[in-house]
Amino acid sequence: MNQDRYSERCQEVCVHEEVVNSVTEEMPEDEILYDLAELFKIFGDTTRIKILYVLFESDMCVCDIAQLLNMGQSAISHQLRVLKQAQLVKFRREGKQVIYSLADDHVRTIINNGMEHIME
Amino acid sequence: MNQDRYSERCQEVCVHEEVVNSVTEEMPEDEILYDLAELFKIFGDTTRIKILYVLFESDMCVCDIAQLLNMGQSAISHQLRVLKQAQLVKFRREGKQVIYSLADDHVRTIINNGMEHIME
DNA sequence: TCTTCATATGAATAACTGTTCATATGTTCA
DNA sequence: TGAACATATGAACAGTTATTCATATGAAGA
Repeated sequence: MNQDRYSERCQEVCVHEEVVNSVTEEMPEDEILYDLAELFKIFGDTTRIKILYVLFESDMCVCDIAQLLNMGQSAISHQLRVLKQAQLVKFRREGKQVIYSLADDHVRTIINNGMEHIME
Repeated sequence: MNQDRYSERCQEVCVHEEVVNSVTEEMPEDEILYDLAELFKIFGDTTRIKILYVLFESDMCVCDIAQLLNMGQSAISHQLRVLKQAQLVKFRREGKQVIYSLADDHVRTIINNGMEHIME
């Protein structure tokens, strides 16, 4: 990953050194860019997007989500865990059921922005 | 995929039928949700996020991007193709080089929103 | 036209991811 | 406490994806 790839690089004719240097300075930390990709990765799955969309409308138990999406309970539960770990959803227990809901409004914002791009 | 999973569903005690029905009506088309996930999937990779971030700062040729990210030219080229197909970047030819740039400002908006969520 | 260089592309491989199946956990109610 | 039910979890499998290697394409200059 961190090996020097000098041999693969193009000649100095191509490399605009000043530009490369100044852009390098402006780049956020690798770790931040990694986290950012991880976040978007979570939105990058149809099932998870659907779950989030469902939760836009109403808090809901695992079972209802599974029925609504016509998928197995286990699949939904696994994905809810992913969403939970990313702090995109939260949950509360109500008797035997676990009710999930959106963690905050960033989720809405992010999804709506994506929607705009698609709809243009 | 579309098989009936009735047997896996929970009892009527759990299924809040009115809620499920009303949410179902509000859901966007499957195809739209699919496209949305596809869009986010593209942002869900560190290399592509880095490329986009680089292009925030300056239009740049493939070779410069590769050097900046310390990666092989081929890897960058492959990812640029993905970004191009998603209409997130565009390109122009300048002599032997191909200069890439951001396609529009939605890219910035989407990434910035993601950044906000991470930074909170 | 021939060479050089920047980029693109196809195939192969390794790593990752989502769903399913089987089963465990934890709550409610009799 | 035991039965019934909603949810969680681990392992396995199938499908997907990013990178690399080798090579092709296409532009520029001699």
